[in-house]
Amino acid sequence: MTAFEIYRTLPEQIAARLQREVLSSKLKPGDPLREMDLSERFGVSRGPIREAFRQLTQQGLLVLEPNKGVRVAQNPSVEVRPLVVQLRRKIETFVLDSIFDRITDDDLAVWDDILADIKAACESSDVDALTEHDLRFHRAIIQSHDDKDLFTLWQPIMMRMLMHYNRLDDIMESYRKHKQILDAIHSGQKEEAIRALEANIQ
Amino acid sequence: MTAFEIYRTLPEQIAARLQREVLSSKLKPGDPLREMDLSERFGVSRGPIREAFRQLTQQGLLVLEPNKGVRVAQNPSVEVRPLVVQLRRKIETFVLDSIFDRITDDDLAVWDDILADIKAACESSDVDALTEHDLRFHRAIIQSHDDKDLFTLWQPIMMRMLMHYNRLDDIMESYRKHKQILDAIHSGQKEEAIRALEANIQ
DNA sequence: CAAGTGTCCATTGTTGACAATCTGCAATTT
DNA sequence: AAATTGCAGATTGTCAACAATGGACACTTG
Repeated sequence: MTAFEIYRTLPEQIAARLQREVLSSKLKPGDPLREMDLSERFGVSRGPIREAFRQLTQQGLLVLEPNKGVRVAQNPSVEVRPLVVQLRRKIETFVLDSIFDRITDDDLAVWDDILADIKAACESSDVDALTEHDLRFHRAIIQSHDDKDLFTLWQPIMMRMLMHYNRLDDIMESYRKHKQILDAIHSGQKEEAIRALEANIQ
Repeated sequence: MTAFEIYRTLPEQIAARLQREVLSSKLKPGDPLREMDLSERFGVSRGPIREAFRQLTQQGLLVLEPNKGVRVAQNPSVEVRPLVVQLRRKIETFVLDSIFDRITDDDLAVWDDILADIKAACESSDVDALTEHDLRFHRAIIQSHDDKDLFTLWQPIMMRMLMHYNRLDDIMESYRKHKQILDAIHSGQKEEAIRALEANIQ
């Protein structure tokens, strides 16, 4: 493993690496992942690899078949896609509405920082970086809710959406939409913030 | 392991047993589960136990803390409970609406059988059996959709609801409500079936 | 006495060896 | 030739031993 020791456990580090590769389509739907390949690549035994697989399966990025190993999950079908969008909207707007009056300056500072990263990614047309910081942005909001269990409900839904994040006509639009959310929060406009958040999720 | 060999793998059998104990409140929120205790109890090594923990964590019944093991998850807070209800309604009504015109006689036969089990559980006031067959009923509907991925999205939400299934004033009401759903489906009344399904989820 | 430090023990994390299972292909049978 | 069986290799499943971690408690230290 290299220098990025932000994650505590070995499996978390491995899962984070693999998550990036799935979300950046370096690993494509249907691709099989072999335990031994990865254990050699990361220099660990198969145990931590299996644990990483478990985490990614929970997120919905991998699919496990007994005695056959894991594969990268298929993109959600066009039929269920609108449902996924609605579910994510419902959770995120619920959270924003719920925490709005308790948002601290520290929260906003963090979110502003992430927005800056989103801006930088948009300006350099770095789609992978945009995906990563988009995820960070919304995760930060979800995790600011007291009920940490909400995150585990939200995560697999979010992942379903990020997996088909290919189509992006105007990449700067992502920055603008996130900025609208934070602007509304900064000025205390709850309804406007929720409206902007809903508009961002599609 | 005893005679119930319906599940293919060892971890699945163990996970099914533990799932029952959590849903029947034999294991209570916050209770720790020790790998070695269970490996002795089931006569296997810790490997399959860990895999069972992974599955139950994915379902939201257990919570994993690194280096500290797993505990039975807390019930959803009163604040998020309405959200969970809405999410489950959205998914299940989506599925029912989506599959309605493709429901086969075989599907209905299975659902009728489960309804009979629900009736029996209600008549004998067996709350644990009711929980089990309630879960079977709704799972059968979800899994009749082509997109099998919907199930993995729905399952953790359903589990959150089943975990605080204690309060049940009139136990026969559960049977009646499920019967209304199937009656409407039998007579081809889509809107009525969806309405009955929504009324059942609360 | 309060705060910090060290040690021990219970528990999880990791590893490598071995067993069980699946897949593809070749040999056999009809 | 088509279907079936048997085998071999690849892959996952299981196990037991060992390492690392965290919590509790006694001990020191100011």
